[in-house]
Amino acid sequence: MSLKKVRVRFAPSPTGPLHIGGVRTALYNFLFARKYAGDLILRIEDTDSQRFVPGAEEYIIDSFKWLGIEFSEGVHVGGPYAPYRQSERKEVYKKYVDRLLEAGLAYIAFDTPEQLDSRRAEVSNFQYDASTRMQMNNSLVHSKEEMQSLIDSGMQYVVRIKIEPNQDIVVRDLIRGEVHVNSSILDDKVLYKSADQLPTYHLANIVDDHLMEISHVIRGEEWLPSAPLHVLLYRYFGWESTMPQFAHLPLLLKPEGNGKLSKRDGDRLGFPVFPLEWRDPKTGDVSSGYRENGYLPEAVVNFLALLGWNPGDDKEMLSMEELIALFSLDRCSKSGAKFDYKKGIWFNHQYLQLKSDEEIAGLFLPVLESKGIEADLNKTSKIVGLVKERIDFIKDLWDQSSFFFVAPVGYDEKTVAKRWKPETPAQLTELSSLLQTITDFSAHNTEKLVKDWIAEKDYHLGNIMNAFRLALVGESKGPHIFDIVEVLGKEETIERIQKAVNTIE
RNA sequence: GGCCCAUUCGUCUAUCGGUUAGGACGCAAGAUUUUCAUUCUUGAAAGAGGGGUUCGACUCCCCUAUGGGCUACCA
Repeated sequence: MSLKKVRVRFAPSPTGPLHIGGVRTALYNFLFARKYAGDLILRIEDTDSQRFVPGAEEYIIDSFKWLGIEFSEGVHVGGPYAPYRQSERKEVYKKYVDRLLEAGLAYIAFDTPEQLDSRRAEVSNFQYDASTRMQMNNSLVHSKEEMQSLIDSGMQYVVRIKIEPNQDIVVRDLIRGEVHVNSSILDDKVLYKSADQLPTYHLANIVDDHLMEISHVIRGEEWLPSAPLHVLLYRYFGWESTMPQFAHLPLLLKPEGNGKLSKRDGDRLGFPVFPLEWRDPKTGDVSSGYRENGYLPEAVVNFLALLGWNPGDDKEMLSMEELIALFSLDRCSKSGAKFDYKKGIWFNHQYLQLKSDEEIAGLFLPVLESKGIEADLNKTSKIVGLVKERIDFIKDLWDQSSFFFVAPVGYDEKTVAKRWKPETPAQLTELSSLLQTITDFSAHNTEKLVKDWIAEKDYHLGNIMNAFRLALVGESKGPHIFDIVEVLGKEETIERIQKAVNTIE
């Protein structure tokens, strides 16, 4: 490995919300940068003016903030290589395109998209390359004078790279080894578009990576097929000796079925594919996000990190710090990973258990408030402590603990049928009188009192306890019953018993 | 169609020529729990197929199959 300082970048296109696959790519870049005390740059590749979506850039920045992925340079933090937005670097690219043109490594082409389309329609497998370019409308077939008059007449044109056929191009990839490609299968890619007077990805990417002194290009596998073109561009510019090293990451696939993970999979199976909720400015469609669905950022990071990489041992719960220390490109897998969103839920459960009762209660309070319930932190923390191990998300808390805050309005029929015996009302009335006699409602105390009473009377333990639970909770669920009694307190407990006796037939 | 990449339990993966092929998610069973969960224990579950190379192949090579990606004046 070269001694060059590690400088990596994440370079999204602001065409919508950031896909979870992109998040993982950014995460790996971040881990790699931190591991080698290098820099991570956020560069916005907005060279497609057609697909630009307002708000997407802010969304991307907010997402990384939430996830704890920090950038040392970028659109939002500045840096010595600014600007970091490609639309603001037009002159830079123009200069380098001209350089290629002057060297005869690129040429001007007048063929319109329509003409190219019809050409593709009539010739199967048509490719704009060495075998066809002399039949097309470009600077290679026109004289200098013809070119001048064509350009003077205002004719639109693109700049295409001129690729020499039948050459072996080698891409050295840190994850995949050497990939050989014959240049004849490459086409003379457009480097500079006529439509918006902007470079294409390929040109802008190479120029910026070079200028920003990027040491490693860590990106998705979808770029592997164009990597040979990129290698060629470095060569054409004479930058081969400082060319970054490539690492193409495997893709994230649908949980079931075939293909790349998409937003629709999330909608269908009920999991988000975006870090944050996103509202499409045009259609108004809302896509759900991990944050709004109650996922903890550290759980998302841990989950994503293990999708395509592993530390080599059985450890799975890994903090960001541990991930940084352990990360390495050569432990990345080569094959695509189906998106195992159930494991993501498991991670969230694990990270939730790590939080204190107070912290979880703090997150739960707003939920309670939205239900019109005012609860103090102390009581809520105590309740959280009783039920937290059974939840995966904060939102599950209500389902597990609503009876602490609201007395049951109905009673589960199945449990009534099973546990409400003819003698139950009398027994529960007796129980309520018994509870009336004490003031210490600690779980320990009430449990001893009630159990002694049951033993003394030789009542059926199961029936009494389950009827008691039914009275307090309304159904057959919840934590240890005397813990519930403690939280509810004397007055509420007795009230609920009497209500059940009066209500259930 | 062409080109490139990949292929170990249902899923994420460990193994870097010699292992009873390990772990986790999910699933099932049992235990605990007077409830529902949790938790714990156990179980089922894998080297795509065919050729080589080798004393020996999940591991290296080739072919086939399958999956994925790319094939735009999108990134």
